[in-house]
Amino acid sequence: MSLLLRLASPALPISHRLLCSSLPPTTFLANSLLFAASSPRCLPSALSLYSLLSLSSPMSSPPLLRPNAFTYPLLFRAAPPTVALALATHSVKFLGAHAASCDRVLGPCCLTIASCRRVFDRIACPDLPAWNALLSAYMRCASSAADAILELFSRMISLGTVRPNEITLVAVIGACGELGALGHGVWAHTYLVKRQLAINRIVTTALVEMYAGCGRLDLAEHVFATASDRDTRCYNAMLQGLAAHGHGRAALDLFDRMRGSGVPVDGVTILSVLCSCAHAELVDEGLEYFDKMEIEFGIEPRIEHYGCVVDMLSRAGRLDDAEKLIHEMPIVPNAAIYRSLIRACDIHGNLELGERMITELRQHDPDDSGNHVLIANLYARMNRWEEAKKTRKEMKSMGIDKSPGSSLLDMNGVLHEFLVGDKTHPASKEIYTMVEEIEARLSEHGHRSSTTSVLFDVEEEDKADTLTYHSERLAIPFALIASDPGTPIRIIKNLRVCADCHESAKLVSRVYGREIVMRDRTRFHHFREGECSCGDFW
DNA sequence: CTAGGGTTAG
Repeated sequence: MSLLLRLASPALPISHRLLCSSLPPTTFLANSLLFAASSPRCLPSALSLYSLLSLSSPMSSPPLLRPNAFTYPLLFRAAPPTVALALATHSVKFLGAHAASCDRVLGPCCLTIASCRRVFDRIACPDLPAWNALLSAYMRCASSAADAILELFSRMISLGTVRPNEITLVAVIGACGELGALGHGVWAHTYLVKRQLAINRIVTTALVEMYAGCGRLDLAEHVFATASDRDTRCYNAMLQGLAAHGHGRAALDLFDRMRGSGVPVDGVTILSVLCSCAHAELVDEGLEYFDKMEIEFGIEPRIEHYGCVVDMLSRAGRLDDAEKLIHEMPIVPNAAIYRSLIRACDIHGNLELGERMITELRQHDPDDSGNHVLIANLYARMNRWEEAKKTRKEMKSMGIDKSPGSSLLDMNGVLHEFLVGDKTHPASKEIYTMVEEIEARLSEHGHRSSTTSVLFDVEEEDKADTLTYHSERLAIPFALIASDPGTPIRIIKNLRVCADCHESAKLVSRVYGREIVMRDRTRFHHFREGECSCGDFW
């Protein structure tokens, strides 16, 4: 059939009708038609076919036709650059995370962000929508593309051919939030106000997310409180911000106000509420919302909701309840659920349960580097050194590598990046001198580095050294040297903070009288006067 | 005279 259609290009309207009438139509069939239509003269036909594809999915249920990895290359054959760019951004939207693997299969013709960029670069004088389409495509990119967005934006400004609007700024603000680049974010906010660009609820959401992501929950709340109108996603962003900062009570209050305001509650809302409860140890409240979410809000619990509740129970030490939920839940548990329970088994010292969960996790996700570290740490905790060593060897032989830890430091709008054991910073020498001074002063206050959390990240002989050189142990000294006394230190980490660095940051905040705001992979830590806002519960 | 935009646990 498909071959027939390829031959049928002169009779395109007929085959088009065939697609509409054939039961059931398939994407494969539609792609075959597109192939016929995608010679340059047939762009209108190709586009109408595409709209048929994209309109019938994924909103309609059941989705009949969904563009797939083969749809877009066919369209590109016919499209001029500006149309191709719009289509390319569509392809990123539809194919999402799959785009990267598609590019490998299909060759460098389209689909990934790289192909959007190639299409964009073919446009001689990009107009505003073209810039916006490209920036938005970067924003949706699975792999972090925040610096690319900021770089493109600064090129756009310096070229001066088009003026950014609020849609452009949404992409820029999103990038600032991801990087934790408070300085740039404030600049973008000021730009919006100065140019009198519309601050609608989409912009509001972006600003709330950016400020929360940069550790300025106060500014996020201010933007949220002064916004003229808010929808579900505005509320969700604010709730998520409160959750990440451990403000569980405030999140529950906001949730109550949301219900009072008539703005609809969705699955993401409930997820944020559950996450708030998990981070603030509000277990009873969390369980109550979880139990009634279906009856009271009409939202069926999904895997994320179960994951959040398992995490909440596990952190709180109710390991048996967490295990019970895993066994009773009507959905197949995923690797993340086992991981949060295993991490809790390590913390709460339930090694027997932890080992059982390791068996489950191994079946689910044998390749993930995080799993191996988790497993090795648990074995180390059990003093089962042979198994721990074996796990580490397995990692090596499988070529699995941990992603290197990094810390970003925002100082007066300038970003400084530090990696583990980094020696590339211009002020490296001063930093390492400071590292030693801090160690000395902390040990006067009774701090002694424990090596448990890094045991299996490094070879035995480097253990004590590497501890000192975790990326935040370089960023903090640099901030102490280079920023004004009394100003808060803001750090964005790519991984979770280890117990020892957490302890050390608490002491630095007291000994040096500095507030430290640290965003880690999962949440925020506000260190002040020797205490952390997470209450050592993370 | 449009295009182009926001939330999601571990």
